[in-house]
Amino acid sequence: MTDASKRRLKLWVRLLAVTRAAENHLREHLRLNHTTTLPRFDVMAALWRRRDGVTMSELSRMLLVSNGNATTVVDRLEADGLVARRPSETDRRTVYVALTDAGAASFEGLAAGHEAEVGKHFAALSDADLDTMTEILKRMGKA
Amino acid sequence: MTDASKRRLKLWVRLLAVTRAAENHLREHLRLNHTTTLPRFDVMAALWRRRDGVTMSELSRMLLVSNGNATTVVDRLEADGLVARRPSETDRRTVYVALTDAGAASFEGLAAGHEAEVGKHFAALSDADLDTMTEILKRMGKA
DNA sequence: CATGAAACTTTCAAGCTTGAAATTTATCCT
DNA sequence: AGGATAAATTTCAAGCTTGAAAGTTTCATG
Repeated sequence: MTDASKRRLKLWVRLLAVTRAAENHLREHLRLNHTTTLPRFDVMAALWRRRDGVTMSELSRMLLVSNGNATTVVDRLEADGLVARRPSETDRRTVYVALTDAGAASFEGLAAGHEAEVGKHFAALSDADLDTMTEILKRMGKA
Repeated sequence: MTDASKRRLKLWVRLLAVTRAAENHLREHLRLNHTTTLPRFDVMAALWRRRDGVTMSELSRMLLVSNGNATTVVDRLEADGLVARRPSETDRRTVYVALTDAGAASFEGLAAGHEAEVGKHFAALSDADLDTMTEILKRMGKA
């Protein structure tokens, strides 16, 4: 294997470690302070960005998870009254899902704390680091 | 919330997206070409780096997963003859786990392809990007 | 040395996740 | 129009993951 390939592998291992550590940190915060989980938060955050609702397929593409996964997380959130499904009027295959008022209120109660925890976890990064990372991640994202 | 906090949040969202995309890519490769999974690969990779074996606790710390998780993945790998547990001789609480010969052979068959897929996924990164990212991730890792 | 605190692993229930199969509906093409 | 093809969602089994609890063993310290 080439040296370049080995360096990419090392970078990947490090990237995974940083991401896992941050996820563990954020999961802990949600559990202790809000009695909820990361997957539930992720779904609610996606629906917060698209307040009019998204189809189940859009949702799973946004989160990069399988359709089946989106179904079950939405099932549980729906049972708790935080999101609601609504059938499309033009295409009877598709289903829209959106935050309920209760769901929006609940997310508002979560968002600031979550943002603060992210800030805390990545406090070591300077403004310049943020720019650099963002630029590089954009390029990675196209892969 | 401050602007700096918002920028960190955006960076985190992007970091998560890149990591998830790469994981999906690598999972797909392992599934189609090797009939195995990412968690199994991760455990085997950790044991490959520490050929003499590690304790269950060390393993879960290396992978940033819970003890219970390490136990069940190791259970399955052990059932397949790829890893073996060995009780410590000096501390009867601790258990060492290591790759078997079959496990080492199996990992050797996986490693090159995995490295190649990582290289492929992150092909857009220049050498300079690799240096920069690595340096920044190091700083992130300390959080 | 006794005994309480800490460390190591496993077990368990609940939730998460995937990938494949099944169902239903829409679209495309002669 | 009719029939294949494709798209959207759900269901299901299997595996993954967490966090708490339980069972051992070791350590500290009184």
